[in-house]
Parts: sequence; C-alpha cells; structure tokens
Amino acid sequence: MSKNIIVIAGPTCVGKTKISVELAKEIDAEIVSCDSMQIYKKLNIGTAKIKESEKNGIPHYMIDEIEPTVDINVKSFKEMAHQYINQIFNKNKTPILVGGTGFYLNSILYNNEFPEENKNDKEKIKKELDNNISIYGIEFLYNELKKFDTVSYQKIDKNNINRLKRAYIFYKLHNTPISAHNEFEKNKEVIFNGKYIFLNDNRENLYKNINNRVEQMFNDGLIDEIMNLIKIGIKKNMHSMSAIGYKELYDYCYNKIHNIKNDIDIEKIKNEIKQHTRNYAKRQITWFHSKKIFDEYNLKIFNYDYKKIIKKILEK
RNA sequence: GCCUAGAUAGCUCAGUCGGUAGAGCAGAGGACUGAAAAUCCUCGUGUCGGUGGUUCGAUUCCGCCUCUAGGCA
Repeated sequence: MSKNIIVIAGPTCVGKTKISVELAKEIDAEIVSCDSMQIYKKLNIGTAKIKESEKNGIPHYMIDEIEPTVDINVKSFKEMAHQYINQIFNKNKTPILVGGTGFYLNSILYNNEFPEENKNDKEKIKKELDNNISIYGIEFLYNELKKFDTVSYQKIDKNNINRLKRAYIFYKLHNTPISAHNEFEKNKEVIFNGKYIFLNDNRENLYKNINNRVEQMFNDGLIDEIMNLIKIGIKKNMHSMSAIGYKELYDYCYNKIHNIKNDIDIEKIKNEIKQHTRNYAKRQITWFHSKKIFDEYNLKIFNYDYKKIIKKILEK
C-alpha cells in the first residue's frame, strides 16, 4: 500500500481551510488538522475553527479533541495525529494534513522522538533551577549549562531563557545533552511520500485579510465566547489561554463578569490582536521558508482561483 | 485676536550646554525539536515644520511665518 499524504501548510488566514476541503472533496480524502489551538474544544471563534457546515461532510481530525483545561504538547499531538493518519491509510484514503503550527507538523512528518519524561521529576528540577537562579542569578544557569552542554550554551541566545532552561532540564532528566538529541532528530528523513504545499500570499493582502478577520471575530461574539470560558473555570495560565485573541481579552472579560470597572479600551485590544496575528503570520512564513521540502504556492500568482490551485496540486 | 506648549524615523517620543541625531513600537530578515498562536536574535539618513539672522558651523540660540493642542477673551 502506498502511503501518500498531502500537506497544506501556511500562515494564518491564508485560506488553508477552504482549499483543503475542496481538495478533499475532489479526491475523497480526510483531513488531519495541525493546529495547536484548534485542537481545543470551546475555542471556536478566536481560533478561526472550521464550522460544521463548512466541512462538507469531510471528516476532520485533531479538531475539538481536548478540553481547554488540558495542556497540549508536541509529543502527544504527534502521537495522536499519527494514529489518525494510520486510520485513514487503513481505509485506503489519503490524509490531508492542514495547519500552521510548523513545529508540530514537522514532528509528525519526521516522526521526531520525544523521550518519556516524568512530570514530577521535571517539576522538581525546574523548581530547584528557579531557586538557584533566584539565589545566584542567571549566571547559575549559564555556568551549569556550559559544563554539561557546551554546544547548547554557545548556540542558544543568552536572552532566550526558556530554551536555556529546557536545555538544562533535558540534561538533568536524560543525562544526555539536548544538542545531541536535536542533532539526531534533525538528520531524519520524512516518513511519508507526498506533496508538501506551502500556501502563501502577498504580505499586504495577507495582513489586510488578518485585520478583517479579527473584526469579524468580534462581530461573531469573541468576547462572549471568552466570558463563557472563564465562567466554566478556564484560568489565565492555562495553555489554551495563550492563544492570540484570548490572552489579550482575558482580563477585560474577567472584569466584565465580576463587574469590575474596565479601564481597558476595547479598540486598543482589538488592534493588539490584529498586531499579534500579523506578527505570528510572519513567524510562520519564516518557519516554512526554512523547510525545503515545501513547494511554495503564492495565491496571487493563481489569481486567488482555488480551482486552479487544486488542479496544480493534483497534477504534480 | 492674545497667551502658553509643541512641531525630530511610518507612529509615540527622547536628545543635541551649537560640531547634521536615538529608543520603543511598526516594518523586513532570521533562529527554533516537550511553552511553538510560545520564546529569542539582527537591521535605524531622517530636507530634526518653513524662512531670515548671529556664528567658521544651527536641528539646537534669536526674529518672523505656517500648522497642532490647551488656556484667556
């Protein structure tokens, strides 16, 4: 059995959803989403999640899979996605992977391994590290890392505390430098045959679409959606609330529920959300540009004609 | 009409005791392997509102003009 897939990647708001459904209809395929936020139930408007009516009967996986109280991560995302992909293969259908979370998508395509980590051990190490940093300063982290992982120490920027901490914790957990692990994973080959499409658009047009979409989200009731999430106990520090649109509006909605006077200007928040979404799209484009397996399709070259794009994807 | 404060990078503003200027944000490019919608790195020449004067030299001091905001009539 030939295991062919099609991947539709690209920045937020470029039109992946629409093209993927049309494509799936054309070849009787099923869709596996690759989006770190659409996997959460109840986060609909702000994540621009596909509506039931838009699915056109095409099965979609990795959407609405987990509660917003549960924090997702690459390892479990990848494992879950692989299960669905195999299920689709078993039906002799083609999986279409659609999404903009490059890191997750990559781990699926290359089957990157993430060794088991005990949550308690991890918490303990993290706590000790933070404690040592508060006593000895950030130099503690630098000096320790330099001792057991010189490569990471040199490669990771000194201001990128998150990544430095992860390198430290990784070594403490596995007794091997993360740089060696990364090097090994980086040299892997893609595990699927298929077509890898990176949908892109002219920057100006993409940004215009993003601004319009954010306006639409507010009209569709984004504020009510977030107020409902807070009412059912979703906390600010949960992973799902780090999504763009949600993190900017959280305090505003919290105040509204508890009748606390809002001195926050809603127009200002709206502009912030537009801004953050544009910045995010930019980072996504950088990610996919650096991945050479993708063929870049600029929508403008196709005159925004989805039929032409699908035809091109299928003929190659 | 008068008084006061402004006018400097796309935006908000700092600064130059006179030797043609710099931050944040935006924008562009990049990194990324268990927070990834996250985290981080690199990139700043602009008639310093216009005009005249003082000066070797003015964006900086002085005069006038234009515009903006606030106040007084």
